[in-house]
Amino acid sequence: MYTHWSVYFAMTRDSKQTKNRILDAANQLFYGQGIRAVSVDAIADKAGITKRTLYYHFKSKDDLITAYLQSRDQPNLAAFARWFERCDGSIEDKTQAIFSGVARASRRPDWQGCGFLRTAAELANMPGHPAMKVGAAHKLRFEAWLAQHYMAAGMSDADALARHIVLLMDGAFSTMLIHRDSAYIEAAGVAARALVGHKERNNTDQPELE
Amino acid sequence: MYTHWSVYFAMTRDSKQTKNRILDAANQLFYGQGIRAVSVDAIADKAGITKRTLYYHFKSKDDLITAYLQSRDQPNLAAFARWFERCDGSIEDKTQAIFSGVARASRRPDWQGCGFLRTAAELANMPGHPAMKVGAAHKLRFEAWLAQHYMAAGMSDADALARHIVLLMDGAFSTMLIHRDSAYIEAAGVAARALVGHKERNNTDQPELE
DNA sequence: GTCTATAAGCCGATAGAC
DNA sequence: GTCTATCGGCTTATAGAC
Repeated sequence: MYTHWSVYFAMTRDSKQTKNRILDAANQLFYGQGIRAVSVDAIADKAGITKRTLYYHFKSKDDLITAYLQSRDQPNLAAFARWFERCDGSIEDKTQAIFSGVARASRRPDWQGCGFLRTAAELANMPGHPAMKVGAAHKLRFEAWLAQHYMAAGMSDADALARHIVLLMDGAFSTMLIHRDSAYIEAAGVAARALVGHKERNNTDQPELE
Repeated sequence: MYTHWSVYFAMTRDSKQTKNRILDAANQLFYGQGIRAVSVDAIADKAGITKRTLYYHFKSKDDLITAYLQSRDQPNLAAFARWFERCDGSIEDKTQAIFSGVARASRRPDWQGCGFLRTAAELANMPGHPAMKVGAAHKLRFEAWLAQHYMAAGMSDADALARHIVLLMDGAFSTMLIHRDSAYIEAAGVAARALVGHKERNNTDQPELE
């Protein structure tokens, strides 16, 4: 009995560690080079295991791609939330702060844009791919999170505004990738601030001050 | 002499036709499936020639990718200009009309987003790739074309405004690809209209009327 | 759960004939 | 300028031993 438990526990713990090592390797390689440029062999090598073990934990490369995006959902949303909340200012300031946070991150040498958007670009002809659904769900969560904050700030059209901000953010990710100039991300932040301010002015009855 | 000219002319004409057939095939396949998902064999097959002939006309796959994007530069800009000019209305209307044009195009079943952005996503870890430079130049031309029109309309900050519109357009391309819902492109058009109108109101001394 | 070994085929690119 | 044929290497995925 005791040995059974012990062995079982050791096995599941090791299994989890191995699975996480594979996922870590997939993260670095898929994000760094793109999903089609990276082979299953390369991921197994980086994880320090054999391909056979990888296929024990993930039933296919597509399955691994999906798990890779799934693992990025919460960390990415948390980063947005952190930049938003750490800025103490108006709702315009907080919105712009998210863009400044992305701009700062984009200057790191290993930054390669948004993994969700880049994967969607590679899987464009497979709209039903499970990884595509994970990506869409992630972007929807970001949009809903923004809408909730604009709603809480008492703004009308919070849903429409949130969607506009998401469009600017995804534009910032894409445009930065092609120009490699973080000024584009800061410009998107300025545009986002203008859109939020525009709504806010429509809402309150204050005169235009600029 | 006569035969020399005749043979030379026939050869160059055939060569041009072959090269165009290869480029047409590359366009359809690269745009439809992505540059890494498409093999040189597949392009040669679709063009109805052998791989050896393809390599006579293009020195490498990277060369062919670059030529593919180069061939999309003018047609894409022409489509934007057409949508802009065919709309007779205010500068806000004309700006929004570009987004409506893209939204309409996006509903075609073979639409797969912006080839420049998708290629940039696939080549993210090769910023110096010649195709990347072609993509950046294309996006800059679009931005400059917009700025010129906003300038002509007598708007201050025409350059900044043009950049904001490009960011919304690239966001529309990317977001549509992940959600497959053209409402996102129309929403980007609404945001673009708001940004243009905002600048315009700052420019003239008219009161806010909405 | 992890290993070695291999299937079966596709990849970009090239050699040499005509 | 276009062909047939092929190089060496890499691709996803699986068989069977321990």
